[in-house]
Amino acid sequence: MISFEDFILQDDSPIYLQIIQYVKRGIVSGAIENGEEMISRRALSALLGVNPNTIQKAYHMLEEEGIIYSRTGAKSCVEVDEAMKQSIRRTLLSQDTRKWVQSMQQMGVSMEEALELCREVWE
Amino acid sequence: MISFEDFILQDDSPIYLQIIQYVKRGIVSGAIENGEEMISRRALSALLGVNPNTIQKAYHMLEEEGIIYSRTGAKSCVEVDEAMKQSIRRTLLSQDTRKWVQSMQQMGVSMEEALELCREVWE
DNA sequence: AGAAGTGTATTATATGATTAATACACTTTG
DNA sequence: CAAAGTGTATTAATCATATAATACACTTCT
Repeated sequence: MISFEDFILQDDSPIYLQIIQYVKRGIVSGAIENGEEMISRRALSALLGVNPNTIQKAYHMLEEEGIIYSRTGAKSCVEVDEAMKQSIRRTLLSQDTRKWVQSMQQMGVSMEEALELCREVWE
Repeated sequence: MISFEDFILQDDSPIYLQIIQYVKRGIVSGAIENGEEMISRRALSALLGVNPNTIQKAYHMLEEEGIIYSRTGAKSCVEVDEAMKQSIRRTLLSQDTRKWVQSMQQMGVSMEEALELCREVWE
């Protein structure tokens, strides 16, 4: 079951988006596998100290995207084939990297300097 | 005068934060220099198609951070010494890079792969 | 079968971001 | 000097986010 153990609320972006992002990144890394059970909405709500409706919003959107599957009364399950997984991976890697590169370029940082920064922070 | 020529509204983050970010990055890159005049709140409002109050919020926060200086009736001016410039630079470089690296690590991307991605996107 | 857990839905409230419409005091410009 | 431009302030309305309190139908487990 997906435990959200290493999930951290920190961003200033909406909580429901952070939850969606966490699941997607987990799928890309392989930490979250097809068929796996999601932690229940109420349990995650209690774990994160967040309103159940906020969790529901995140889960609902994940279902709309075809990433999880829900039926009344039972726990929701992850449902991603290899194509979906690769699609998410391509999208996230591209989006995040473009954003960072754009930031660096706008600050006049050279590519070499950016690469060095990356190595320093990687740890 | 700071013209906001290459400013683009795209993020889903608050507009006033995007404006602050634009100015800070401009200062770091050297595109925006000490003493330079800001475009007026009303003019920028018209240029971006955004409410004057939103611009005022951004400018007001920039003033609170000690980055610009305003007096009633006259245009606001950039007021940053070398120490402030370096401080902003350190903060932004570190924040942005940490965020990106964390994203890559959560997706299980290796450092070499991340560096290669950076090179590809850099163009 | 019965209890506990789970997905789903509804209504209400609060806060932040944004827009809208003015108003006033001050500076710059013609 | 007068007009235009500029910073600042106020009040009201809308929308997204998040919280709160319930309620109901279904599944799982004992």
